[in-house]
Amino acid sequence: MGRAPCCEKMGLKKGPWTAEEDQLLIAFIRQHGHGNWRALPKQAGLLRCGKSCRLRWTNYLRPDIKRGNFSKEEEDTIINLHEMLGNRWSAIAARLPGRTDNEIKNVWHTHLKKRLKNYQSTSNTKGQTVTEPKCDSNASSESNTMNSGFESSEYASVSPQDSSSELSSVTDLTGLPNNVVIKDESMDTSETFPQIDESFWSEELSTGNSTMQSDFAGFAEELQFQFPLSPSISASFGTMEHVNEYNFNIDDDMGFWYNLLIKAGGLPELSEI
DNA sequence: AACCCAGCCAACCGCTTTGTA
DNA sequence: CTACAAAGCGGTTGGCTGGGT
Repeated sequence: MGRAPCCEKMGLKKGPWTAEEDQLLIAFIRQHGHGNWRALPKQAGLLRCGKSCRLRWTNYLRPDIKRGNFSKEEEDTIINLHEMLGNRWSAIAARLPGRTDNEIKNVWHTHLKKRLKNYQSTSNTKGQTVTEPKCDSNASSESNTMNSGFESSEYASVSPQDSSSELSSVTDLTGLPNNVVIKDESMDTSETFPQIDESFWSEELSTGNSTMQSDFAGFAEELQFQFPLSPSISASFGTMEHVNEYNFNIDDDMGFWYNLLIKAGGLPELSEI
């Protein structure tokens, strides 16, 4: 399988983009879209490779990109999502409208990792047991395999073991309510599902923004899990189905919500199935 | 004023995944 | 099913900038 030849072609420009190049790219995409990145530079009159154009567009020129500093809320969201998803920057970026994976990655390495470290060292001095989250380059999806047998799929990187055992140390930071019980890895597989703590839902979801709620509704709809939800909360989402069957062919978003549910103690962990 | 250094971030590199003939 | 091209993605690099000496 040959790799796509890229910028090694003679005569193609590298390095920082000029304003003129930006204008050419913007004008071309506005007029023709970007169906084929490879053909685009030639058609647009740019001496760049398609890859470079795509990167410039997606990371900088796209009209829906939000520039400027990250808000506290955005930073907290990144920390939470990173706890669940690891270094899957595109998956994290998908939940932060207007932010790019590159930008989030940079912010993580330059600010948030440090902030988390500071927080943890503070916690340590208070006698709490704190573990470094998988936040450095070693935390690739390959290394995020679960340690209890569910190792072969996409789930590895969003697994509860990835995060939940460590999450307890950053509970305050992630904003999860203190009464959310992080489940132990060695939970009995025959155990019935614990009752969800209502305060978890009311704080995490019911009072969350509409996107969060609709995401959750979609999750519930697709996953079709058996879920001992209280009638009041069930009504607030409307799409809950109490089906005695799990469907684990679920994507990243599902993984996100799945982890949220695990944190609430509402689902057995994947390894238990 | 000149130099050094650390932090930041845009851009690149190369591997993986996806689409298609 | 296979081979290849194209796109996507995450890790890394290197230039710029601002603060400190």
